[in-house]
Amino acid sequence: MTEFVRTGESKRGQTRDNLRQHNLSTVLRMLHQAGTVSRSHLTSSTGLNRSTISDLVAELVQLGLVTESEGTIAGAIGRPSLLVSPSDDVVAFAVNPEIDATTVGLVTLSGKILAKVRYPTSVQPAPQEAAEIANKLIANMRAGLKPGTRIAGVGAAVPGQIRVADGVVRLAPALNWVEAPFGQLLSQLTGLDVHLDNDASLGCLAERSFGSARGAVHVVYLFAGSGGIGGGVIVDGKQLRGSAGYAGELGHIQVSSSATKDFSRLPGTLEALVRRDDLLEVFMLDSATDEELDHDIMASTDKKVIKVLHRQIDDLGRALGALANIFNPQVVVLAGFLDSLLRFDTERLLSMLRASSLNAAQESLVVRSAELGSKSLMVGAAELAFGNLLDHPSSADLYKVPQA
Amino acid sequence: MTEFVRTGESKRGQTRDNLRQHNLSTVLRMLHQAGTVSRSHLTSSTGLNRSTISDLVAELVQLGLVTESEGTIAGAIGRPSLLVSPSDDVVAFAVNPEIDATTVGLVTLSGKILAKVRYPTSVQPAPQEAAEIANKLIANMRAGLKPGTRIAGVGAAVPGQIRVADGVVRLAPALNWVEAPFGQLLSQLTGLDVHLDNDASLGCLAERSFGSARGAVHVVYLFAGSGGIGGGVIVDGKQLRGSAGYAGELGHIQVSSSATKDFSRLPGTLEALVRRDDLLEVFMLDSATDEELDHDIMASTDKKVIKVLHRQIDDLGRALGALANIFNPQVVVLAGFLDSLLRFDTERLLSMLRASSLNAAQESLVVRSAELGSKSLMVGAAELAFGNLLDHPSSADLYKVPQA
DNA sequence: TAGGGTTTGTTGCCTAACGCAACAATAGCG
DNA sequence: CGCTATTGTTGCGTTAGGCAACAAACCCTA
Repeated sequence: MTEFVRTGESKRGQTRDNLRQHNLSTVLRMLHQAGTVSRSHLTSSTGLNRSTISDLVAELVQLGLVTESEGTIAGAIGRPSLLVSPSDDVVAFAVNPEIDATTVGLVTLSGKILAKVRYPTSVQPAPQEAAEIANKLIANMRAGLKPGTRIAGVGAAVPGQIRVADGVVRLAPALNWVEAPFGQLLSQLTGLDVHLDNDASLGCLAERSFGSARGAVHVVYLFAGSGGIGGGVIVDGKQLRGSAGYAGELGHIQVSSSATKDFSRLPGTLEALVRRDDLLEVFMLDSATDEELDHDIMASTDKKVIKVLHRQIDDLGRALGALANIFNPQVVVLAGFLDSLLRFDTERLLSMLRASSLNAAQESLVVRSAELGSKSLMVGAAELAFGNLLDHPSSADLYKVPQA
Repeated sequence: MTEFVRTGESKRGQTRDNLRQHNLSTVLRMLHQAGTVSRSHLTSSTGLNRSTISDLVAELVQLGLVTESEGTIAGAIGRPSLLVSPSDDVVAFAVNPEIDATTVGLVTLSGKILAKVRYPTSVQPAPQEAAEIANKLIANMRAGLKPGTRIAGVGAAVPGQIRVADGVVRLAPALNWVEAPFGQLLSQLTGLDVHLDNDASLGCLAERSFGSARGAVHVVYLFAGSGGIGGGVIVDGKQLRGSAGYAGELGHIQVSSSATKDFSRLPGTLEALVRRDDLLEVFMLDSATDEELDHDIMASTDKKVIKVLHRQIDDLGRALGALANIFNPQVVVLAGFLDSLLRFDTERLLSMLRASSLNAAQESLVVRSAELGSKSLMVGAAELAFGNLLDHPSSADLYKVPQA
């Protein structure tokens, strides 16, 4: 009988160092997600002592991760509390290789996107090409950073299955990548720490930190684009990754017993039934941006079109019902054109969800549109890059931009 | 826009008390799961200092939760290390109400079942009746406990959907219970802390701590009995419960596009396709114990029987494939007659699993038979009852059996 | 404009918990 | 029987969080 080895840290004991790191991390995460927070709010929400918060913030200031200011909140009684903000001099790069372009973004610790450049390619870029494009765009942005700026690393959102441990793209159909060591390539070119994850998982992270699932602890996220349907899940506040990082493939769940066409090798899956291409077809379009498609959907009156929309809504509702049974989430977030389906006929979607899930599991369940739109992947990828810093504020070593 | 409130402790800061509790908990959990462990092994596996372990163990001894002994491990060089064992004077009661009986067990902190009594009922017991039966059986066992024994509480494994926060059985079709405050009833009768959870979830916990998923961090568990199919999931070492505790309803996932009969209101679900009753039917049996059914399955040669078995195996394989995509677990554990299906044609099940999941997700996936059999629910329910003690060893107050 | 009430920041001290190092204890081995 | 290796014990040091007293800075009211 094989024994299972725990993943991650096998040493389970906590030392005082861990305690300090945990508290620094807690404070930094709050600032990261909320932007600016008063010191008094930090004390009350952490439950720690005033003097301890003072000490923790001082250390974070010392580390150059946060700044303190004396901004006043009007109308408050008593001595005004100092405001603490994440430093805008701490940044990360976000990378998103796609079928027709590679995009790079520059994101601050507070989640602000300072720059975003999309580099179109005529064909699917090979891993090496995409890494070189990304490196070039990153280099350009790095040249513009002021000396002293610290770089946490690079996060990449890739449409495919990622082995997160070493940043290998196992399979990315949209890019036609197989077993591509994209993380290693990009790390060698940039000299920075590089982390990879599935695009939808990162979209989920972004919505949790800054979007419509802000602060939620149990989240199911579904994103649909031209490449199919991707999913992300947050369980107990943490990303569901599974044993190697492949968890969250929600596009392949079985939905319907009445399989229409067999696009994937698995008939009746969500991805095979709720397809962007099918909608483009009924609208007689060759291609469309998400905005155009959304506009067409919301303005639909043609009966044939509505019939297709209804079928997709029903299938989506069934999938959401199944996911509610499995995860019992607080909130389901829909992104891409799934959001258009939700807004086209919310009641229909919800009633199908209700019909296909257990009563208890749907009780305080909220279904929401994604808020972040096109910012989602940049923010999510940066979230990944900031992960180590947020977990270990005092021991993470960041790259510092030297004097010119 | 509503803000989501974190469940559980809202204070996220860690104090030194938490640190101590965490370390006590870590040590106690190791002992709980492994039985007897040497102090030197504790130091190496926790990463803590010898003197710290000494201190922690001393506190646990002081609390009466563990004992130290000088048993020698032969052949070891150097000074022999002291052995630490969980105390057998710390116990919990396990309760399992079923359609035709209510069972109560007495379980020690080390997972040993000291007693188990099954009380048959002619009809489904009402919640009040079941609570009274359980209380009576518990009272009998309590009378036999030697003075000084400490009782951690009562854990109940219920076949249905449970709101874990207050121990209300929302819906238990097999028992015909709806919105039954079983936890409250049992707590009032026994005067002990009572915790409830879904039976399959607890079976999963048991297999993780003491069975074929021992030590695993990502587990999917499926159990099938006469009442249908139940599921349990462990994510990152912790039970998947979702926002209210209803997560893990895996019996309702969609499996087949060729729905045969519509038993539940949702055609094509795992529960509707992989049915114990269908097997009894082909064996022309009215009822059978799990052992009898298993024997019949393994001895099957009739073509018609094998056809049914194959169909059920295929459907089960598809379900496992879907679950592998969603959770990317290290191990899948099958219990009840699902285990018989696995052993009847392992290769068929595995190849169907492979065909219906992504390559990456199935890579180091192991499918195993459950080990604990009928002990599973008793141990799992006790696990639930010990939960608070294991999490907070020094602040949990246990009931102490008084002098006669 | 002054003073009371309220909240927050600061500072010095206390305490709890873990690490460390030296020493003692106990096994196997030649 | 002595050597080596490992472990338990003990006293001390360090560190991080709590506490309490005081100062600072705001609001409000007279």
